[in-house]
Amino acid sequence: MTGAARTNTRDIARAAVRAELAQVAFELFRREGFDKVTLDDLAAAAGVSRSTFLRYFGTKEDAVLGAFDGHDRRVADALRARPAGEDEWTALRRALDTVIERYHVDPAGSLETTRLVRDTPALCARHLEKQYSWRPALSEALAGRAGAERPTLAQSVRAAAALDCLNVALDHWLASDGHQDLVALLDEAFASLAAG
Amino acid sequence: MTGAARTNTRDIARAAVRAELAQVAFELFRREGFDKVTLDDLAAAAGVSRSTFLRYFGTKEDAVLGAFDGHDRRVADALRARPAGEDEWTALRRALDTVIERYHVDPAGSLETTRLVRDTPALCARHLEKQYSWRPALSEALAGRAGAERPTLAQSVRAAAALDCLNVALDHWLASDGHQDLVALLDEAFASLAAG
DNA sequence: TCGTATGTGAAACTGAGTGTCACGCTAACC
DNA sequence: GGTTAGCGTGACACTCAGTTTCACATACGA
Repeated sequence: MTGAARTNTRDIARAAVRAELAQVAFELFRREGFDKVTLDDLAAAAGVSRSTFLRYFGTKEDAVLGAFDGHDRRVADALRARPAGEDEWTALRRALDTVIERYHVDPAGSLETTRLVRDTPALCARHLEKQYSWRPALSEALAGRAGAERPTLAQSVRAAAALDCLNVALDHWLASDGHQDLVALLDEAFASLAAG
Repeated sequence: MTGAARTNTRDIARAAVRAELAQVAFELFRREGFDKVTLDDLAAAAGVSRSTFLRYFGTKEDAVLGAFDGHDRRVADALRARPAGEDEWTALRRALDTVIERYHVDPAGSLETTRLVRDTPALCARHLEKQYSWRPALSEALAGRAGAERPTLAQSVRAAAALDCLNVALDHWLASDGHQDLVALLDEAFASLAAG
């Protein structure tokens, strides 16, 4: 088991370095603007080589958006954990609490990150792309709940719409500088599409 | 008025060249794969310089996605043209007929383009980004219909959801190799979110 | 006929991302 | 204890997208 344990400590160390690099990058991006900062700047600021930086984050955008990795799995798991009788729209709404949690834990940091992403076209696009890749996992989780193999068209639509609700709610939350209640906004968004 | 007329003929010529370049690019992309083809390849194939190619299309992706330019304005206009009493969800559904039209006019070409876009991550991402930028226009058109200045949260959500319906319907249409009826798929998608 | 607009080509430049190789450290093995 | 294998890192060269600049050429208006 020493092998496994060793690997584990290495992974923990890697995660720590990754978090550190992300932190440094975020500060720099906020101060100078995402586009003004080059990979060389990031590497220099973090005290590593460009190569190393790119090994931790495949792209510049991922230094910011890496925080969202795994959200799809978490939400899909939450979805599967919902009671079987619950209608899909409600189950989706509840599953998104998993994501919202992050905004409760660190509202200020989340606000800044969200603002940086929305204000930077490149980041916004990448985030969109990443979120788009969540949809299959969500639709399939819905299908699984229903005991089906493949998601129906309706399930795919609902999964996509749920993510839109999240985005629109976040937009409004951001526009209010975090003053409005994100949960209330998300509830309102979900209510505006009265899906079965 | 000669000045205006001259400008007009120039614009027409430009549009023709643009269409020609797009055609050449599309063939090359389909044959070799989007990522294998460089800007130099495109320029050489089209018989122009790299500079010129990039003057017609700001990016490589736009050589394919430029066809979708202006869709937001067209759909928003269609939305505003719907009867005032019509509920928003129905109006959105009808406004999307503007987009669907293209798929009726040239089903085979549309199928190939759609497939190329879906199969190429870079194109898919760009398309997503472009479509995302349509949302404000759609929400504002909804707001305008309601006599309001700014769109409500519900209107933003509906606009986004409508585009998702389009995307999901297109996905299923593509998966069926164009055999299923796109209009029926879109209707089904809209029906699965029974919004007011 | 003489500018002047505009479209094009050539070329240099920046910056992101990839691939390769060599070095150094640490941990297992003899 | 010395050796070796594996892994993280840095250095470097490379490809390619996209920007910018400049020169030329053509065509149109004064």
